[in-house]
Amino acid sequence: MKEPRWLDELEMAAWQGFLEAGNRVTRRLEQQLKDEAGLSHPQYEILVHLADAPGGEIRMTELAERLITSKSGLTYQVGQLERRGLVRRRACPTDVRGVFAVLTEEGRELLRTAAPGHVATVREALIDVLDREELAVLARALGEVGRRLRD
Amino acid sequence: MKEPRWLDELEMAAWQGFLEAGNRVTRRLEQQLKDEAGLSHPQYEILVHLADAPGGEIRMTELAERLITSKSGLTYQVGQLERRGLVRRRACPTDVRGVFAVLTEEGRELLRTAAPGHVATVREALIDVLDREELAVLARALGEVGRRLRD
DNA sequence: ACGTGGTTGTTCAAATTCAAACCAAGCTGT
DNA sequence: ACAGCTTGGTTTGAATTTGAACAACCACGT
Repeated sequence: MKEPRWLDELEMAAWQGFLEAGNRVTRRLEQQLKDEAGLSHPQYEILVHLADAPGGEIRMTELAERLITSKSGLTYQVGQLERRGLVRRRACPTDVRGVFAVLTEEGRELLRTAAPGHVATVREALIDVLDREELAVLARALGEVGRRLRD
Repeated sequence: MKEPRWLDELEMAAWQGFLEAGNRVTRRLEQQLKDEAGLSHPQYEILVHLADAPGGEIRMTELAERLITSKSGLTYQVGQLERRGLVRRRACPTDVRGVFAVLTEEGRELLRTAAPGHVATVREALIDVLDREELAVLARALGEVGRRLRD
């Protein structure tokens, strides 16, 4: 067993910062969304992605990939949102197996009311803590990290 | 309802990068640890923290805080590790209520064998993707983000 | 000593997550 | 047309997570 290259002090600090920041920001967000909009973060993300998509609809598999979640997990969450009338399912015309998740008017409306508080929290927890320079590095570096892990 | 300051392009890129990188890295790590060591990431983290602590033991509540998890979640995971003989519980001499989680020799041994693969994956997924400059910014910036959310 | 309030860790129920099995439908080559 | 492989989405069961409720205990002021 070859001795690996351990992390030096800087690398360790970056790694731990990455882990802790990820955990804490996620936690903070989850709590804020639950309190103010009654949504989990995954649910909020579903609504956001649908709202951004043309027609407010995306195929299930495609949506699962964008959300970086399992297909079964998405089935469950879309079910939850459907129960609350925020999303509905629509059969795909060209592929009998296919299913679109569609944002309803109620869903769009809830998103409108939830968004300001969400953005404020994102700013408070992450964005406004950093200066422009740091934001640029984060965007570039973490963008690259994400991109590489996509395949 | 006051119009919030929405995120501009750079801020949005940083935020999305942060989310996607966090998700993907976590996912990659989870998979690697499960495959090579039969541990979940939370479990691995427990072992690491114990190994770092003097005497290889930490009080449950203290450990939960370091891991940024709920107390009940920790109770469960320590139970799992205990079943496998990687950790044991020890009563606290000065406080009857208190419980130490203690790393066993088997736990230390498993950690030794698991660590190299883990570090390699962390490098591959995150550390080695960035240059020193970026690592420094990440460490400082995300360190600050985490610190602020500690309250 | 005594009450009061805060701590400690566990238990509990409910919600969520994932991977694997599954079914139905599409696609490809013969 | 048909066999064999891939895809799309759901179902299923097991594992995990969380917050709330709980029981036992500590510390402190009176």
